[in-house]
Amino acid sequence: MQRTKIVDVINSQPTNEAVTVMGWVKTFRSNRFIAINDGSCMDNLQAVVDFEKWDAVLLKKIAPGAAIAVTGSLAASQGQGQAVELIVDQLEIFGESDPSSYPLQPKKHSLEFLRQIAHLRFRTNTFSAVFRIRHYMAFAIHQFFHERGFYYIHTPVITASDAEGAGEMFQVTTLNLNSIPRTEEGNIDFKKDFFGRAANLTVSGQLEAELAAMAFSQVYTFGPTFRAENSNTPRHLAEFWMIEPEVAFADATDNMNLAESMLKYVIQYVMEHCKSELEFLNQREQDEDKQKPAQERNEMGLLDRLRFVLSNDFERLTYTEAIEILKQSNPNKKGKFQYPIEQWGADLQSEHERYLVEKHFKKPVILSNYPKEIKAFYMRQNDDGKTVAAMDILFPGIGEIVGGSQREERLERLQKRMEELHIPQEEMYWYLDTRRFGACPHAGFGLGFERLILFITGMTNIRDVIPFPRFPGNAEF
RNA sequence: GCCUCUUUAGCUCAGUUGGUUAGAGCGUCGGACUGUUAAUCCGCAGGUCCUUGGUUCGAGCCCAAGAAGGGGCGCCA
Repeated sequence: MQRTKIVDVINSQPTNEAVTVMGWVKTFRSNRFIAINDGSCMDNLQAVVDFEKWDAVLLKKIAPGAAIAVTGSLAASQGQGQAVELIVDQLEIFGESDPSSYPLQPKKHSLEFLRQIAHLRFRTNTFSAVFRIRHYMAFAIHQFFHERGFYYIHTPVITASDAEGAGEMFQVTTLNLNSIPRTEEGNIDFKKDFFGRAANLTVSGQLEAELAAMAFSQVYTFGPTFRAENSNTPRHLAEFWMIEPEVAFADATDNMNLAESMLKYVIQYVMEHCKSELEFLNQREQDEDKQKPAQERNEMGLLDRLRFVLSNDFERLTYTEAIEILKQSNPNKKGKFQYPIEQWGADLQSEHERYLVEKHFKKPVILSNYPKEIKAFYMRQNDDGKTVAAMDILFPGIGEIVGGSQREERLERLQKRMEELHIPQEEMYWYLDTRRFGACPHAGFGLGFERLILFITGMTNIRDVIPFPRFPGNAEF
């Protein structure tokens, strides 16, 4: 079918040549003006029908949500809201949309309501903007790595390794759950299962990415990740997308530099390519803020926040320095923290991270060199014997957006740590082999894609930045 | 998983100390108007007050249990 996309029509000069546009009706005003959107941009095309020349029964079918095609000449608009409009000569209704049962009315809807009709919410301005930005962000990430000579590695979605230690896993099985085969001891007989052993959905592609990095030097993964945690927050999903670069011949500082430049690259890219989407979301947030008490409003608007992050270095400090700041902080002294900071070694709670990012530094913060007790087995042990070369990047309003580390490349140290944490080494022989054959300093991190979308779009619930969110008790659509 | 708030028309919400027939805006439907910008104006319709049980002469309102949704916390990206 031959059609011109609205994004191409809306910015062209009035040619008075015939064009055909296909899309979905947003509104039909005054029985004359059809606002049509085809998802190619924020803007609607205004199509003008002379209602006296058209059958009233046909015009009645131009209702919000209907799919239509209009053909006509492109003219300079007489109205104020748009430069050009299409004067309709031909009109075709592909699919009607009954106004009394179509849930999207030309009015403001709550995000909670739209979440329940996620199959239709793509058609709203807000979600149209969010998911177009999501696309550009994914594209920007690939471009960032490609430009720097990274290779995109597809790590497995199904894994038999349960030693990754990143959280509860979803089991993958073809066994008949109504009659599970048992061993003589009465345990489940996974030998009869599809893979001949217990299998799960991946919680991270990192370990496999490390294997690839030991050949290609620089690799990254970008794929779905699954966590069976019973997490009920606006920042967690059971199925989310994660970007995990892994770099050979790199240390903790290289790791931070890579993460910071990548985040800035993506923000910069979206600001360049999604101007109207960001302007819309910026305005939307401003309107929302007007309804809120002054205390809950954003100190800076969305666009200002993005510009601010681009033009400032992330604050880098060690865990130990952070503990000192928190110890001396007013909320700690006045007992305002639910979990008071008393001594070195405590895990930071989100109230502490929020204080550092939102109150103390007021910008993204990179925390490094955490106590080894609160971090994963594969992180490189520092010379002090107490800390590991971990780093977390914390963003205002969202918290942890990146978690990474320089990896422990020294075989003996790694094995000792695995022993201490009761991680089965036989199963992980392939991971340990990289430390046996040509081990080198290397580092990497995991970036939560949806959390970055939250920051860039100003949305506040992670369920609104993935098309079909998966979370405890919900796998609808 | 823990804490907390919410649930009233299609949507967003109001509903007084427990008292007759539960309201508004927007939307739908009908009509008017016709260069509008979530068009405007007039009118009609639309309710399992989340569910179940209880207290009471009487419950949208009080009590208990449950369900769904939001927010906070934990786990983390």
